[in-house]
Amino acid sequence: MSIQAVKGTRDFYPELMRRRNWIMAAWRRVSLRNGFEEYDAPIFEYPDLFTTKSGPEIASQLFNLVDRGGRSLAIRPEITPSLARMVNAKISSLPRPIKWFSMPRLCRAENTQRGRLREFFQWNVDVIGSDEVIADAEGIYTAVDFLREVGLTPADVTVRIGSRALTVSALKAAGLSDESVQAALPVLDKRAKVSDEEFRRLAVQAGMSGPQIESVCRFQDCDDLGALAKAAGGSSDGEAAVEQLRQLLATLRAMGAGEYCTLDMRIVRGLAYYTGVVYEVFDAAGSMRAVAGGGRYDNLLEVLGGPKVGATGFGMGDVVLGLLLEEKAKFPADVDASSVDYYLIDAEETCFPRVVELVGGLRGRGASADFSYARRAVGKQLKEANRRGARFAVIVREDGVSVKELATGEQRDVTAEEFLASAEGSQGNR
RNA sequence: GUGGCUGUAGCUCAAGUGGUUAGAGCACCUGGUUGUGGUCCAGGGGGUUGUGGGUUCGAGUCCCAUCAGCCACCCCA
Repeated sequence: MSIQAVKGTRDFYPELMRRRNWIMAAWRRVSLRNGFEEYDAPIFEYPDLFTTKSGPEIASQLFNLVDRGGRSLAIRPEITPSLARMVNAKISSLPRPIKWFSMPRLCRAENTQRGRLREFFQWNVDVIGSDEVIADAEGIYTAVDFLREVGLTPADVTVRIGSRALTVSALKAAGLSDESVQAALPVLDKRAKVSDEEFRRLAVQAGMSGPQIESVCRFQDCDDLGALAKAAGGSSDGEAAVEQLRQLLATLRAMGAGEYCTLDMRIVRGLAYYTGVVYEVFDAAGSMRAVAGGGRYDNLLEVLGGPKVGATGFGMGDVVLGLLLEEKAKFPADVDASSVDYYLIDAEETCFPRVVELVGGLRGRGASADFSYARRAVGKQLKEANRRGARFAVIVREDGVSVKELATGEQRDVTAEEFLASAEGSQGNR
């Protein structure tokens, strides 16, 4: 083969596709039962939509194209701006809170690494139009609900919850100016990801003094709400942020998600537009990239030309999640095997027309049915049935059929009419 | 975008310091065990050694470029 797949992309052969479908089915199932409605947006947008939200440096990570009219377009690297655009366009007629989810295919022209590709899927869950902590709680709960759904336990993953608002209060209490605060936030986000020396170097570069660094580190290492309020300097903003976290954690405990969640002020998130509660989901070993991340972004809709409306949500990519599920062996065993309800076998070549007829009948009833294209010995056809992952092999004779359950070897003889009347699909696709 | 490591059949790997038609297991296909499967046996297809140049009498083995993967930076929507 002379042309290979593009850097950072995946070919979804049936085996991999089954895993993708399994993940996405769980995303959708969990979203719906948490009261979220599905939406989608175009796969390309005008580049301004993305650069307005996240700044011009994002442009270097965009896949750009030019249409025949000379318009420059960009393939979406995220869906939140599209969501904001869609919601802004109908903001006055949409009942609030707006609880929407999506599972978009996204592209980013980044360098690839383990857990990081150029094309991937990302589950996005957002609540728009509420300033209440309950909205943040629902986002986090939905993420936890999914983790539990796919068999990941608190021993496997942790939701680390921080607060931008509280962190800002702590920085101000330490005496940082408004500009320094903005410069310091991304540095604090790095604290858990770089060495101590490197962190201090960056912090000084961001304009922090030695005592300020000490003070902020003490704040970040604190995991007690009462102590945090003190560490944040006792300002009214700080008190309010602490109270929000208190409510959030209480709500999560009440909903039954408490065991997955832990307070962690080292979670700051890199992006500038987060305003309140922020959180990331990590594997317990901490050896991977974040599985999911999100938080409150109350200014985004306004930045994109809409009213000031509170919003909160998270994104979960399929790549790191897939690695984690693989590592923890959480994919079900049958995700590896293709399967079919019935595999039809002709006992004699002259029975083949009846095989085709029955296959049609079964498929018409919503059962999945397959058969061999080659006319060959029953033994060979059974071998094919086995390989195909059939639940039942159906040997078709002139005078009736033998229905054999492959797992048990049990076999019973019935007429073709009886068989067809009792046949049922396991897929429930009818 | 920068730097390092790697690149042999679909997969996992072999092929002493360059030397004859690049091998094996698994997978796949065919046949047999004379018409009921998962075992076993036999046979078969499949590689211009990621790609393109170069050095050499001769390169999978050396050199350069390029592409891809992995790792570290950057970034992490």
